[in-house]
Amino acid sequence: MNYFVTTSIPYVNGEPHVGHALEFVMADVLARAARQQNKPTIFSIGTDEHGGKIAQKAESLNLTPRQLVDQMSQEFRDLATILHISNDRFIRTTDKGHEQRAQLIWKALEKDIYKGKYIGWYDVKEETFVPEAQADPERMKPDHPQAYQKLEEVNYFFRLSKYSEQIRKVIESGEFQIVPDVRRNEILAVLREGLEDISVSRPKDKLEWGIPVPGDKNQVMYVWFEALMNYITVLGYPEHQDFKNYWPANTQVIGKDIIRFHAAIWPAMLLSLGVVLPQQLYVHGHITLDGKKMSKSEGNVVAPNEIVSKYGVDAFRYYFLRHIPSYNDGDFSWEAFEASYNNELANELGNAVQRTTAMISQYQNGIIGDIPPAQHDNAAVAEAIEQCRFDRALDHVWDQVRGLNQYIDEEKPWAIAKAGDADHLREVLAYQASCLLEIADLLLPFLPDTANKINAVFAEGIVRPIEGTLFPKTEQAK
RNA sequence: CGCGGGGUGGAGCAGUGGCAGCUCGCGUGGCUCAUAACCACGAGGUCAGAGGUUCGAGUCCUCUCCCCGCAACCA
Repeated sequence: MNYFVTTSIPYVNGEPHVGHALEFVMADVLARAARQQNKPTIFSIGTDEHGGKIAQKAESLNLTPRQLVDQMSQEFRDLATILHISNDRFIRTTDKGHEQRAQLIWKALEKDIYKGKYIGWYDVKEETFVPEAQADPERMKPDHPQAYQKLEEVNYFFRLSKYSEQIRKVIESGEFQIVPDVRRNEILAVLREGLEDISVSRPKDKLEWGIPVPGDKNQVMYVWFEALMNYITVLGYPEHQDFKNYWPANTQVIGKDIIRFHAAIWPAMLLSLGVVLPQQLYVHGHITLDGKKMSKSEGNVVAPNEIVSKYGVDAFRYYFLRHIPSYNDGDFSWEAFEASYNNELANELGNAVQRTTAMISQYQNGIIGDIPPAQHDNAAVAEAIEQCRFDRALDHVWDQVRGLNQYIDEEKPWAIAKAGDADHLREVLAYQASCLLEIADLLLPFLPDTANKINAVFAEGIVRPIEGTLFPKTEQAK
C-alpha cells in the first residue's frame, strides 16, 4: 500500500515560475491524499543541474557551475517551502549519491549502449548542434557568414529503437497509464512510428559539467539521460530498502513539454534495467498569462511568490488546482484570480465558516454539542484525485460548500432562534458544523492550512473562532 | 491528405443518440446569521459549416473551414 509520487526535476537555468509551482502543488495533493489514507508515502522533488547550458550560464555570471546550481537549487527549495509542499525528499542530480548510482545504472544499461558517431549541423557561435528541423536552411550553405559546420562527434547511443513496441503495448494495455488520453494518444502515435536510438553522452572536451561515463574518461552522460535516473536513485536504487518498498512510482507528474522523455526514453531505460514501469504518468498543461505565452522577452512573468505574498498560499493553491484545467492548458490573470478568491474562497467558503461560528457563538454561547458524523457521498472526490482531475475534485467539494449555504438559507437558524426552539436550533447548527468538518477533511490535500483552521474551529465541540477571517476580502489588490 | 487534439450563450468549460447544462459576468426579487457576504428566479445558444445514417444527432458517418499541440536528441 506504499505510495511514491514524483515531480519532474526542473532544470536550474531559469528562475522558478508558476509552471513549476503548478506541478509542485498538483503532486503535493497526491502525496497528501495518500497520507490521509494512511499510506506510507514518499514524495520526491528536486533539481536537474548538469549540462552545457548550466556551464555556459555560470561562466557568463562569473561563477563556477557548482556555485550557480547551489544558488538556483535553493530557489526551488524556497518555492516548495513557500507553497507548503510536503515533499519528503529533494534530490539534486549533483548529489554524490545520484552521481554514483547513475554510474551504476549506466553500467547496468551497457548491453543497450554502443559507441557511434553523431553527425549534425554545428553552430560554432552557440557551441551546440542544431537539430535538423530547427536549422536555418540558409545557414547550411557553406558561403553563409554564419554557416553551420557539418560536424561529427563520437557519442554513446542507447538502443531506444529496441523498445518502441514493448512500450506501446504496456501503454495500450493500461499497465503503464498515461493521463489524460490526449497525451496518451500523442505518445502512441510517436511509438507507432518507431523510436530511434538516441545519443546519451557528450565528449568531455566540449562539456565537463556532467557525470563521467564509467570506463571512458572522454565522455560525460547526456543530462537528460542521467536526470531521468533521479526517480530511482532517490530511492537508493538498486540496493536500498526504500527502492524495494516504494518502486514502482504510483504517479509521476510532468508537464506536456517533456512527455517524450517520460513516456518513451524513461520506460525504455527501465525495461532495459528490468525494472517495473511506473503505474501512472500524469501530464499537466502549460500556463499562459493573460492568454499569452509566458516569456521573459515579453516581460509577462509572474513570480509565484508575488501571488502568495499578496493572497496567501492556499489561495494560490486553490486557483492553480481548480482554475487551471487539470487535463489542459490554463490561464492566469489577476482578474480571474481575484474573482475566484473573492467569490469562492471569501464569499462562499470563508463566509460559510463565518456565519456558522457567529450563530453558534451568539445563540449557544459557542457550544456546539454533539456533531453528527459526515453523511455525504464523497466517492467522486477520491475518484477525481485518482485520475488527477484536481479541478473536478474541487468542483465536488464546492458543491458541498454551496449546499451548506443553501441549507442555512432554507433552515433559517436565526428564525429558529427567535422562535426559541433550542433543540431544533442546536440540531441545525451542529449539522452545519458537521458539514464544515467534512469539507475540511476533503480540503486537506488541497488547502491544508485552511482545512486545519476550519478543523480547529469546530473539532472540539466548542467554537474556537479564528483570529481575523479565513480569506479576508481584499480592497483591490494588484 | 504527416500524426494528434479541439471549435457548445459575453468569458471559461461539461455533455453516455432521447427536453442544451455548469461556473463567472449581467438583470430582477428574497433574506438579515454572515467577509456589502448568502439564497431564488430570469435574460442570453442556427452546439463552426454542408450533407448523410436514425423514429430521434451537440453526440455516429462523410466532406469543408478555422484554431492548437507534436514532427527524432530544445533539459
